[in-house]
Amino acid sequence: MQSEKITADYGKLRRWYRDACGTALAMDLIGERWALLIVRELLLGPRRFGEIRGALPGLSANVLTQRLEGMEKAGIMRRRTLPSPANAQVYELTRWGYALEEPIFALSRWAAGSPAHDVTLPLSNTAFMLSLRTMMDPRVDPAFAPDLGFRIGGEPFRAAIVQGRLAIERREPEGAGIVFVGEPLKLAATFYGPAPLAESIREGRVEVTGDLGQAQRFVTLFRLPAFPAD
Amino acid sequence: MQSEKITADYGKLRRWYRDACGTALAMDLIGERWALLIVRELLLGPRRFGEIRGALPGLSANVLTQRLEGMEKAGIMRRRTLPSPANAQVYELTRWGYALEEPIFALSRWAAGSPAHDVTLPLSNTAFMLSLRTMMDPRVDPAFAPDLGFRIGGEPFRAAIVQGRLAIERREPEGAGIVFVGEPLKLAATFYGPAPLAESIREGRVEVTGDLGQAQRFVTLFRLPAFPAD
DNA sequence: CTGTATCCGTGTTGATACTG
DNA sequence: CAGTATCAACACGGATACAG
Repeated sequence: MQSEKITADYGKLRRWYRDACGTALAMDLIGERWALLIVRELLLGPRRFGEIRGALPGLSANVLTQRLEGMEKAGIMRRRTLPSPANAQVYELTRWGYALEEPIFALSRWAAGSPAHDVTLPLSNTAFMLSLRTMMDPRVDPAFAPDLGFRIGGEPFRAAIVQGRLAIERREPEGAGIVFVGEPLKLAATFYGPAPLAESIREGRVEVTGDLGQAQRFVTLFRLPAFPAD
Repeated sequence: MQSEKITADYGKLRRWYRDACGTALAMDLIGERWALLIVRELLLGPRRFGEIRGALPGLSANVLTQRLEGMEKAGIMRRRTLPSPANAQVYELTRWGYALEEPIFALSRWAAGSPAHDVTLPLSNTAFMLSLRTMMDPRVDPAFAPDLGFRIGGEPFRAAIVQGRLAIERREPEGAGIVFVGEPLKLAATFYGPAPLAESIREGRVEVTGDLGQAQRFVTLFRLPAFPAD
């Protein structure tokens, strides 16, 4: 309907807080259901419609369309057509959209301390890789600079420690010094569980190639925050 | 066990993402409409039901009740009865709830860069005071330690710069070295606008008592982030 | 495959009225 | 003042149909 289209711009289709506070505006912009998870899926680079859908079971196509439209209008992301011969449409964050990484990480670290945190629930490949960047201890020895590869649920990633942070790219892990291969949930159990890496390998949660000592050292950089008693 | 109770409600109370990712859990916990703004109103200390309602026009009583119940069950806040003779019920954040300050500030700083940011919209007293903590330049000269008082929309606050951050309490400003008095929106124009403090005083946006030079210096510590070009 | 446009059942939200 | 009850409007998710 046309009246809906018109009001969709900034009018009454959605419920706005109409509050000058930044928190309220943030919730206006990315507080709708699924919005922040869609951003999360784009945080490691452009993705196609179907890739986003595949990573977010429960998100229906029409809602995804609405969110992509809304966030594009808000200046958070843009649609781009890949150059020939790919010719595919992809969605990518704007620079301002990428700046959502900090709020998302702050929220993740906070929520990971909840007693309701259930690590047996599904986890997307991107979500696992991002969790590494979120949860890595930044006080890592600067001399420890492993060359890392991952193949998570079949998707390739390449990573390195740069100034205490984990830099991640969606690229083939060929030639990396250490390569981790597995499914997101098993990998999460490996990185965030109490067992040593060797046990995870033995029980088939993860395959690791390369220097196992270095790999074990890398794994111990990750820990979930505890729920603060009160 | 508490975690069992929380996860037991998982399917019934509302729509959950059922995702192991921290971002998804965060949105499950505080992504419902109004939730984060209610937390914001509690960030400077316990408040009563009516105070929260008064600060959030548009929030209806039944939704406020639901949010308070939900966030209490989630371990984010608690109900407390003030000791006699006050005997009033107040809502206050748990320690974990107070830890939402960091995500809220990250979201605020991000959203303040939006071209849609409209500083003429309503602003609660608490929201203005928190915006000062959010937006203050942390690289302030450690030797600059003003003793600050505020009376925002009639509400008293006391503040000081402690290790580059603004510490704020809900207390009478009597005896403070510098006292700012005014309405939230006018104060925001004073702190975040381009005009010098003297002009804001002249045009009645704010009343200031105490050392005007120090007050001017304090005001220049605040600036809104710009929208990153892309 | 990549979306867009429907309808439909259901849960969430918001305004008003109401009770202790 | 501190909520509860009721009800209408809307958002969401699922299904389906359809277009490029």
